[in-house]
Amino acid sequence: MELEFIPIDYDYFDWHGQNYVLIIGRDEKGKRVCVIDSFKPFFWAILKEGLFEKKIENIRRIIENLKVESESRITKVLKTELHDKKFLGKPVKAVKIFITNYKDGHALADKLDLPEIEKRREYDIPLVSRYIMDKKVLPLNWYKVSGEVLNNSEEFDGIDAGLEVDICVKAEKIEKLKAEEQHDFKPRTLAFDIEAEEFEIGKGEILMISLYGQNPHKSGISGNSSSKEPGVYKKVLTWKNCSVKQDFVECFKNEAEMLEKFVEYVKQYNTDMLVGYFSDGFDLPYLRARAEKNKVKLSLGLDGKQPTFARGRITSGKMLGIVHIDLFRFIETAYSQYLQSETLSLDEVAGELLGEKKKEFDFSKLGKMKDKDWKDFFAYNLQDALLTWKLAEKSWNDMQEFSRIMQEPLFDVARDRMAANVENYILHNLEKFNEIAEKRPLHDEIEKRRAKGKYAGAFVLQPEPGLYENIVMLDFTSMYASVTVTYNLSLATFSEKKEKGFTEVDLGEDGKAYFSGDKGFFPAMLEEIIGFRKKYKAEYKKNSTALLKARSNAYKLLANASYGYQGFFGARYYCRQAAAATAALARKNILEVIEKVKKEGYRVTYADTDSVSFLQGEKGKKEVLDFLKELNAKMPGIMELELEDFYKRAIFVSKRTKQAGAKKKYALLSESGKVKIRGFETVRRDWCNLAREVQSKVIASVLEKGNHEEAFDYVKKIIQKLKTRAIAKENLIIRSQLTKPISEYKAISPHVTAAEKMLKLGMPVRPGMLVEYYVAESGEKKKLVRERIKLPDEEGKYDVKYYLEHQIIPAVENIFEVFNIKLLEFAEGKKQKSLGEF
DNA sequence: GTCTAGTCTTTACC
DNA sequence: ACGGGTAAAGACTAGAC
Repeated sequence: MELEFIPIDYDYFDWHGQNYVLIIGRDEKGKRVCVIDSFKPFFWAILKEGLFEKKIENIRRIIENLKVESESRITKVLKTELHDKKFLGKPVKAVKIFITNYKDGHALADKLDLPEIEKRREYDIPLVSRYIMDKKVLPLNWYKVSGEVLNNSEEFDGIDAGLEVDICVKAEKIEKLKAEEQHDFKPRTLAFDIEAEEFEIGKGEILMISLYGQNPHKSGISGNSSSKEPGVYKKVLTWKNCSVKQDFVECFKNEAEMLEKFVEYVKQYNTDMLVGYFSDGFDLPYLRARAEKNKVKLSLGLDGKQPTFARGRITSGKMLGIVHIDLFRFIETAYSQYLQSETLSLDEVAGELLGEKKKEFDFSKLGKMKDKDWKDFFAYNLQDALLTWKLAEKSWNDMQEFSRIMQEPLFDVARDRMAANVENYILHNLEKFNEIAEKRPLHDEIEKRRAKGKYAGAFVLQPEPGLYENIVMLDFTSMYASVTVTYNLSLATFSEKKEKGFTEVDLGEDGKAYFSGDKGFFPAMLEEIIGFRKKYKAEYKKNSTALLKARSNAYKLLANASYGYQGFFGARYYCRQAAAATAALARKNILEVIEKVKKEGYRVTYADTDSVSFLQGEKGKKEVLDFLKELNAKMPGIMELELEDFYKRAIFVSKRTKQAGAKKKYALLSESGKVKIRGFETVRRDWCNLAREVQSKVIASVLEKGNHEEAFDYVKKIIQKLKTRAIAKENLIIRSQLTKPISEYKAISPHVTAAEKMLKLGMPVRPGMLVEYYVAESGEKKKLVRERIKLPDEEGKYDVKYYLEHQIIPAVENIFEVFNIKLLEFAEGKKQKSLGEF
């Protein structure tokens, strides 16, 4: 039997004490395929230097006789091999130890305490990752598989009979198809969303479940495929109200029946990817909890098993063969840095990425719903599934490219953070360097690393407050990554002592560090990543496909995360000195550029980390660009400075408390008339909308007119409006995130008090949510802000004085100060009327 | 009780 | 626990008077 096959989901099982990998995927006709592949797990024993051959043979014999016994199995060493490998760039002799069962790898490694063994490694690599590295059966790539079709065979105890797949093959040979033979692949994606009575998992009943999908091949789907929307699969399952007739609503006798149907429909849709939004933390665990309560088996896996929930910061719901994706988690790591949205709620993210919002529904009437309300509720629920489905469609290329580049299964890559992505990329590419992988740090090691505290980071230049004209902004492309590559900074190339051919880097308080002149595997990989990024960015320019964009972006994110990775305490290749050296050399380079810019006769206005801005002065654009070329000609290694843009005007303000200019707060007016605001309250979500809007209008006016007059008149009008209470309360709501459980706060700030109030009213309160409140007037003398706050729905008058003195004036006074309008003197009433008195 | 320096907290920039 | 450091700013808090 021979077939073409694309791996989507991976798992493994034991048979007769040995491990087999089970891959679920599709063939070229879209049939669901299971491929079973044998796999011999192994780990490494790195030997001490200078051992004689005989001694090594001796050690191998000892290793080969090792075994671990447990209740269910005996795990033995199958065989050993002696290899010349590298560990952290240095040549080593290492014994490759093949074992019968992966699960006992750690226990076996622990038993290996021979004095001749320097280190034991790679016993901590997950089996599926190990399999992918070793056999190169990469996710979401097409393969030709030949082997024996299993038909309820005794082998593997008839595992194929229990799997809901079209065909199950025991692989003999798996060969990757050539690039030109690779097919396109689109998964059958089904989005789901639930509505429940209570917020707490499993506490209330599940009222309804919505499903939305669109058949990528437009055939073979039953269900609600109407002629108006061919291939569309949309349903709302409920048991709460059966009198409302809507074509997509199906009503059941009870919650249990609804849950059973949900499972049936997921199977009926022939789902590859079951997608939710927050579904790791809410929908899926809720479904499981209610299924348990109703004694229904939530048998979503192709093996008929219920989803399992792995422990972790957030539990991840997983089942065999149907990849559960919590889109929120992927969007958080892959998209959030590009999004303007202030929260990553489905409503905001869909609004920004799709231009579509959630439907409105008033949850306060949940207890007293009429038929019309139920109808709205069903539509609301369906819309959530629809938005989730559309977001999944939009993210597919990115998820696919992440999976292909990191060479990790979709399920993992959709949840991994960037540090894990960097690490997976390294692990899957170590073989090219003949490297044995470093181990994952254990708890004690992590504590040690964290105890080291911070090292010096970026340089930020203090600007001179003022309004400037004709500004140039230059920045380094992927600065930290190119510093890492240029200076060869990594764990394997680092030395504490000066060695021949090593470069010295001054880390200031952290002393000195030295880095080898021989290229290390980490900088080498990073250079390759930067190269791929350039290549695919250029290809995208010629041929703008979503796939090329996703590919180029994935490499960009990888490159940008590499610096953070080396400084991250949980990294296998953690190297504080390499990270500190990266920051130090970045500082050195930007300071050198600043000096050169000054020497050329320009006035430098600002610099932060990898960028520098200066006044064009009398010089033309061509002169500036020629100067840039000159700077680049002398730039070390792969470092490159590029023109960010020319700007018409810029404003820098002073800090609130001191005279000095504020860093990380400025605004620019581009030549096309666009205003770019950085750091100001306008871009901070914890200021009320009125203050933000007033400030942004003042900034825009000042930048466009070049003076403060119009802006000043505008602010006077707003203050008047506020004093006469002509401003709606909605514009005065302050939002702040609850970052931890209420009990953990040392300082009780207004937003904590607001959260306490919400809790008392029975509203859902949990870490991560945005708390809303406003500051109200109170008859009594209450000094603290937190004593005066009210929830948005609470009756009350807003405190005009507070909003004037703590929101509006602070937001604009530093801007007017640039024009020598000193609001502080006004406020004291010494010279003129204060803004507050208008 | 009032003032102030320091701490806690959130959110931004790169 | 699931990149990093730098920075501004408000509100609370503790200690001095």
